[in-house]
Amino acid sequence: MTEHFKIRLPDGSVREVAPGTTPADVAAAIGPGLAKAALAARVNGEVRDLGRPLEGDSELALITARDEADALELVRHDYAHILAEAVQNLFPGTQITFGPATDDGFYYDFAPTPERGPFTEEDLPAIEEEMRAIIARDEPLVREVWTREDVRRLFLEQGESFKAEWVMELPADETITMYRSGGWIDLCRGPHLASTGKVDPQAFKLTRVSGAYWRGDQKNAMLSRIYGTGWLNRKQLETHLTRLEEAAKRDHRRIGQDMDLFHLQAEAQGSVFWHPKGLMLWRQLEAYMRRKLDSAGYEEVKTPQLMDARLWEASGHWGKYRENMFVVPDEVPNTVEGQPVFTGEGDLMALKPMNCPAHVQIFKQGIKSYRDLPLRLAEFGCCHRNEPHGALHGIMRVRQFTQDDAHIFCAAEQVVEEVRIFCDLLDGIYRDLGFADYAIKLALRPEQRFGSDEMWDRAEQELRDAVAAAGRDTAEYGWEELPGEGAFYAPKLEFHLRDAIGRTWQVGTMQSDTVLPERLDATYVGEDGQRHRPVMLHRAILGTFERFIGILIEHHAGRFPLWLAPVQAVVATIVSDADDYAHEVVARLAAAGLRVETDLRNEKINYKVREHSLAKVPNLLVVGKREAEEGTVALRPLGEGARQEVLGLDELVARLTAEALPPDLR
RNA sequence: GCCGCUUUAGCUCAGCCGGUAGAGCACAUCAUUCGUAAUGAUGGGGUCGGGUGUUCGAGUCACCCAAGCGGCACCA
Repeated sequence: MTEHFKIRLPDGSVREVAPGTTPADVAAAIGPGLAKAALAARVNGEVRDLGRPLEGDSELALITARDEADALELVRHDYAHILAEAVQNLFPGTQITFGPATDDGFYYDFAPTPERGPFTEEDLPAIEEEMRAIIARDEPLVREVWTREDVRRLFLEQGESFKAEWVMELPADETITMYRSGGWIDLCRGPHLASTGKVDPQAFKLTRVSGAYWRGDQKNAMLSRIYGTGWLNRKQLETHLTRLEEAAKRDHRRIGQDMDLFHLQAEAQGSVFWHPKGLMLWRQLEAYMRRKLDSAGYEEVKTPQLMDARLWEASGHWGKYRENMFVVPDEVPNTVEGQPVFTGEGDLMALKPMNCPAHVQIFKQGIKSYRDLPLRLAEFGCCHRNEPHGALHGIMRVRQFTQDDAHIFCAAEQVVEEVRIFCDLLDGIYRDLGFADYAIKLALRPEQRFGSDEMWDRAEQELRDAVAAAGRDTAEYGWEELPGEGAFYAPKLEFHLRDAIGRTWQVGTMQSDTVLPERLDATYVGEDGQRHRPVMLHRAILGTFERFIGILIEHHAGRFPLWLAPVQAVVATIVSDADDYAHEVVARLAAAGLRVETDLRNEKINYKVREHSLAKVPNLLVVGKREAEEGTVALRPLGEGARQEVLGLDELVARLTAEALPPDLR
């Protein structure tokens, strides 16, 4: 009697099947509906092809479109495969490399022939068409097990040097699989759907092209990457494309211009010109942060913009970041015939790229006692970094920025408690600012680093302990550890905000550092009368004002909470007879500390409502003949079809001042 | 820094095969005083990102440079 395998299904039932049976066979045995709907199989927890025979007793679950996460991953991987096949059909000689699924689709990296050059967006429609042709042909995707040498030989014959290189580096114990569809073959771990016709030809779109380095290393060749977005059906694709359009409307650069908050220009690339309204937002945010830091026991300082290069050599930044620092000679020119002559010589100074060494200088003034610790020095520190051109992005990634920086100098045994307190402070601030949803990650020691392994062991463990003490090392906070991602002198906690449309932004940080106190020779006198090294905790909550304001703009789509709004209300008249009364209303509100403007223009009220709505003014205060006579105001809050309320002046002032109170003062 | 694309009025954009520039909004002036998302008329405004070249002639073609955008790499 032939040996049968026992297959346990998710409903608990068990089937006996002959060797050679595939998940597709099992699906067909259960019913034609399932056979049709099945995309792949989960066998003992591993996602596999439907057509790959079961190898023994197994737990089997069939994956359908209902298992959305698994299904999307499979479908996107298939789209990438089809993309590669399409490109090679259209552009013979193009080499293939990698093509994974992404969060919203897929990409594939190609090495085009030198004559052809990188792909451009103009190529995309033809490639999409070819992809649809491959889907229409419904070519079976067949898994084959190969030997490493055979794969290498085949790829070398075909001129696929990248794939030939890669296959030799796969782990020795890994089964080497190739997937064949029609006449096309690719080295791929799989799994794939049964055939190219299983994906929806109307549910993907090639979106853009870009360069990408082979294996992510800029020392390697630049490949040509084609991105696509891919979904289970057309409706999902359309929903996604709409979401992208909505996100584009929130773009901080666009809103920044529309709302007259700031601008950027070529003469100061990477530095922001803050307009009055944008700076008002900044001032509110800064005042809020200052109050929070004051009450959390921080002391604010201000340190020099330019410091001698020797200080940066001592700190270690010169060696590692010299090329990203703005360096200026401290030069007194010679005078020749009454004209100054600069030779470019003189002591080198550098614009500070960070505040830490300066704060250490303050710490080092006088002799510090253990009684002075923890010493929390805060600075809204303006720093400059000469970021690569390609890194700049609106006001989110700039060359001049202001951090909400602080350094906590403390004894080693105070670290865990200080970090825990910080976690609570940061939590309250994020909630106040409308970001209740954020994640915490621990970035561990990088390959290139200062300090001993014992120091790193301890510093990493203390950060873990502190987050645990704060009760935030949980799935709710997306807690995870990121090997190799730490700074060169310290491990760091990273705090990632999730915004209104689901994007995440790393803003807050907490780094536990013993390297810099050592290098810059910071000490305090302990209870025992001996000198000790303090630990230096580098921390920021907003990160930088520039980036954080950019995030706020996109999070709120420009409709800021009242306490942050640059203009909190506009008094708009209906007839010019109400002008005097409008001035009276503005005077009352301004006296109460509200930021109010008037609109007395000879325009219809419809026009004014539209204009101030588009300008995202939170409150429109309409006054006509009636209000002027009765001493009232028609309050129209921002919003489509917003209801309006007629209020007396006193009530209006009370209402708006209460609403405009910053969250920490409520 | 690398790959691709883009750069025309304050803003958003049109401008074909090379023949010396156009719209909407905004702005100014005038009329209109009109109760909740655009009142009408008139007018001003551009050495087409910078440079070099090809050409009888360049916004348009070629090359170089710069900035911006989308990625890659980087992010103390």
